[in-house]
Amino acid sequence: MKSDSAVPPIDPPSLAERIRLEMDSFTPTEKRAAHMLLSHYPFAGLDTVAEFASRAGISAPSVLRFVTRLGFGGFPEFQRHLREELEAQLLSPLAKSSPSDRSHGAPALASFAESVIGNLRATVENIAPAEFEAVVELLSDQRRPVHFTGGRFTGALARYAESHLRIVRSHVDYIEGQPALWRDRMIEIGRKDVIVAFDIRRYQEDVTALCETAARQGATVVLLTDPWLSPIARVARHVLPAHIVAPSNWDSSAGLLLITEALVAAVTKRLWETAKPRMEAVERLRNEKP
Amino acid sequence: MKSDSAVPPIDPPSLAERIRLEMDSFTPTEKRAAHMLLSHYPFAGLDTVAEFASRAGISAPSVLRFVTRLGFGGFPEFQRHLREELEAQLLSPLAKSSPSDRSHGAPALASFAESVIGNLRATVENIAPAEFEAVVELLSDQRRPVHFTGGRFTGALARYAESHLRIVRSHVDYIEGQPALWRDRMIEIGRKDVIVAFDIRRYQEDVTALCETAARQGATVVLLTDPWLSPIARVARHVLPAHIVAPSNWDSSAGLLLITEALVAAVTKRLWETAKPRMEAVERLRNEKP
DNA sequence: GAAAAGCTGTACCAAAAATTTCAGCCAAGA
DNA sequence: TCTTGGCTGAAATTTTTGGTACAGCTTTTC
Repeated sequence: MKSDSAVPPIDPPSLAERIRLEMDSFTPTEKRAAHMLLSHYPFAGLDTVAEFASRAGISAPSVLRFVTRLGFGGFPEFQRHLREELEAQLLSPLAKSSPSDRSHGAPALASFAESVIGNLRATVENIAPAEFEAVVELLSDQRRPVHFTGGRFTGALARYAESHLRIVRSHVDYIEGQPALWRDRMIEIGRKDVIVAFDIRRYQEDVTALCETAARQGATVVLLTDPWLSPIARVARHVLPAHIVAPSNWDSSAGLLLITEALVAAVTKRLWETAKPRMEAVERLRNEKP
Repeated sequence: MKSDSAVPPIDPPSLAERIRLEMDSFTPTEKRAAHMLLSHYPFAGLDTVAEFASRAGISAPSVLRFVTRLGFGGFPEFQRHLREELEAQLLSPLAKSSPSDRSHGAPALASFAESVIGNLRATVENIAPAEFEAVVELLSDQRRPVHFTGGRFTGALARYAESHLRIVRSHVDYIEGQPALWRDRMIEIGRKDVIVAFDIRRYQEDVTALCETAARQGATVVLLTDPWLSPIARVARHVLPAHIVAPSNWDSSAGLLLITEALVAAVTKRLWETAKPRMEAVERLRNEKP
């Protein structure tokens, strides 16, 4: 769950713009500073005061007076502003696109979808191939029991993963997050076991406790989380982070689902020799029921 | 004009790329630093060491060791590299997100993701805005109890929807698909009730039966399904189809999740006046627990 | 199961950065 | 020409930051 209501919708006037407007009211050295900054905006401002001063051919104090004049409390504050402006500008192509550009499709749905797609792309970018492969390898080892778990929202994803993987291979189950429900199961968890935990912000203490306990007993922990990393990361062997920010009061789990499905697909492929007969057998059993 | 041989063809091996490749050779805390940096690349690295360390949840010395390990002489040198890389990238808009750049990330993951993204786009295209809006309207009516249900795989999505919506409003629950579990609950289902069913191919008879029974008693049925439409569509008031084909032995539910999250977001927004205090109350209750 | 190797954080120190002080300088006005 | 007001930069000062040594702990190895 994220914080409350609206986000600032208006584009704040860029600092560069303001500088151009106030240019004539500057003193000569201030103008040199301003031109220097504008000519390599905003990178010229990201160095140190001394560097900035020397490039502009003026003294450090003059640079300080310049940024003070612009209304900043000091040079670090000025730099922070530049960074934030730059970051916002760089990320905007995703966020800004299509508030109302597609005429069909529900507008709310369409813009939400664009945002989610951005998350998926970012998620893929930030996952190390080796990490992903290692997890596939781990889940493909049929001698190692696999246990899925998750928090109040992400628990559903853990269930989703479990419901697929349990058909592909054996020794797959789902563990409820509440300590009362897993405490006694822990005696069975050991070095061979693999815990796959889903946990995103508003990290849940009980899930963390479960993983810590399991890790202490030698289990291998795999964590699917957000970019800020659940505390479980401390005990996790492998971490797969997904971007989750969406134009909603809630976080989006689409990235986690993507990773989950990709993992399941990869494991299924790797275990195909044994998975195929298994899946056929499951199908047969289901049809026998009536 | 000649061919493109004159253009600098070499992709400067971005630092991010190097980090992804070496990821598995990192120590646990180094991995946290790496993930932190990659998730907000490169802005996360432009702050001070202390800031970086605290955001990554590690100590300052670990950050220093991390950048040393990457081959930099010190933190300032590391920052300078980031700035230069950023500047270079920003000055050549074409270099941004080139196709060759996309190819890294886990290959299996990347191609899977592209496929899923295609599904999401197609899903949005094929949903009638009016239908989506009507469902939002329906779920926002607090006088109407809402029941979620789904099949063996999609049940997890129904649970996911339920876990969110139950915080936004009251009278929300989840019904298990097995007839034995819902038969007796059916006497309570009537004209005011709303059933939201998730069902994709290999359509499940029990879920269909549940919806038919509910519909017969006057309930309004909303169906999230695949483009081939579950038989439930015959009794459903509203149908929201999602594309599900993925390069896997399994279908992808990402489109269904997208619709689900968009619905939850829209309903939360519409009910914000009453949802906000509710969400705060839930949060308070959770924190009281210890 | 004990010893060794390696990893991580606390506490501390050194370095460098930002900021302030102050004296000189230049231009405008008497 | 002298004075005044405000810029400007060298140097001193203060604050912040990056870097290091060391001790505790975990993991690995024999």
